[in-house]
Amino acid sequence: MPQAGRIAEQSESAAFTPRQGDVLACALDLLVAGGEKALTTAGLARAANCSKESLYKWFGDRDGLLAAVITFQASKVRTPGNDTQAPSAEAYRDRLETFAQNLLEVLSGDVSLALNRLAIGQASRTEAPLGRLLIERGKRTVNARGQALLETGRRFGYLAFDDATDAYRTFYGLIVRDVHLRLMLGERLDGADAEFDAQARQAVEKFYRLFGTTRSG
Amino acid sequence: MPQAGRIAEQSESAAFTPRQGDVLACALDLLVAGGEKALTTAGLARAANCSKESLYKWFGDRDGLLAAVITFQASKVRTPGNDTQAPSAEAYRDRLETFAQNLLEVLSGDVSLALNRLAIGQASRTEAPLGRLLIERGKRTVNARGQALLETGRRFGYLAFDDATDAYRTFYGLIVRDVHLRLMLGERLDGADAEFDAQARQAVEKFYRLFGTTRSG
DNA sequence: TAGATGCCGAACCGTACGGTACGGTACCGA
DNA sequence: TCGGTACCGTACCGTACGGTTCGGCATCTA
Repeated sequence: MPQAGRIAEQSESAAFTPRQGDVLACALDLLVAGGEKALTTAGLARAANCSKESLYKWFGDRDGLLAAVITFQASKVRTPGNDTQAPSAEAYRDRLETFAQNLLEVLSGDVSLALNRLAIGQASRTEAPLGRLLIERGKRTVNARGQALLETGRRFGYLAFDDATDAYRTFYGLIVRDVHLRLMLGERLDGADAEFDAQARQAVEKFYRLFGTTRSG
Repeated sequence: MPQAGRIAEQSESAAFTPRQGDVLACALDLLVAGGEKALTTAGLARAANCSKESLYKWFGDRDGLLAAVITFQASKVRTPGNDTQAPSAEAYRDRLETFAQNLLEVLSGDVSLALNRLAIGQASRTEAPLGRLLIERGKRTVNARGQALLETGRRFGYLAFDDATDAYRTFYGLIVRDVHLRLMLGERLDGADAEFDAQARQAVEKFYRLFGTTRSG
């Protein structure tokens, strides 16, 4: 019944049966291990012990399969609910540092790197529907969460800025710098770059110097 | 005589005949237009009015061709010499803004995007020699130039920092933020994001608040 | 027990591409 | 004038992959 295949449809109702989930997880493994070229229909069928016929029935064609992999992975991330309680200055700063550290951990994860590489590789042609999908499903939610976090800080007087989007972009830049690009190019992190907690602390420190108030301590 | 093909050798002596340069420029066009998949040996031979036999003689195999494209493009960038004259505070700040603007312009250029996409696509497998090459040939020189610029600022008392590399990374983060990634994913810049001069000014402004001295005005 | 459904596995087809071989041509030095 | 070199254009080969088809099996339902 899923049929799917059309990306627009998949972005709305994305329910996969357990069996399909297993296959998609397997596809993700292949993708992580060897990039897009390593994800062939025959290879996936062999690795997942399923038939190519089922792949085409479920996902339509190869592009549909790729889109399904992305939405499948995105469906596994849950965004924590917004909070209304007033955190202390220290607690709030901790929240920022945790967010920063999480961001670094996520971006440096194998799965994230593989999917970003996939979307970027497709971005050259065909108006880049996969890139859109990845932005929509993954990046947007993270950004929204970060932005909400900053707005919480402003509401309680710890931060001062006019445009939350702009402030968040600066925060992002301070945290990520060129680390994401270097990882995508295949570089391995070493030394201080690999210590995400320290990097997160320093990024928050700088961010406070730009947007912190006296109340923020 | 070129023969090449082995990437290691190419990264040392990269002299291309004019004819080879024409062909590589043509390859670059194909790459920009349609991504890696659009750069086929037959297609390049047709577009460049040369024979496949020549391609294989000159570049060894397709990977050698890709590497040659990267080194060819990198050979066209010239890094301005280091200066010893003391610039005024205003002039130095201008230099930083110009650097920032140039960085944004370069990163958003079609050629840069195409080559980065290419290297990232290859980064999944084979220890990513192309990614290394791109970092070595392109990124490194830009970084060195930026870092030298910051050290100039420190020498003349406009900036204060311990680690120049670290300071430069922060500068980079403030300038680029997530713009590069969004471009690579196929997004088009609009509104304020597309005004590189304003973005550059704001980035330098923030950077001065983090690393500027009283002398820097 | 009989038909239907869903799926596996394997064989198959068409095409596109990397890489090679070869005939033909223009130029260059002896 | 002649051999050599470099190159173009094309035809060719092998393979890998996307996509289709089909036979067979297992499970479910009447």
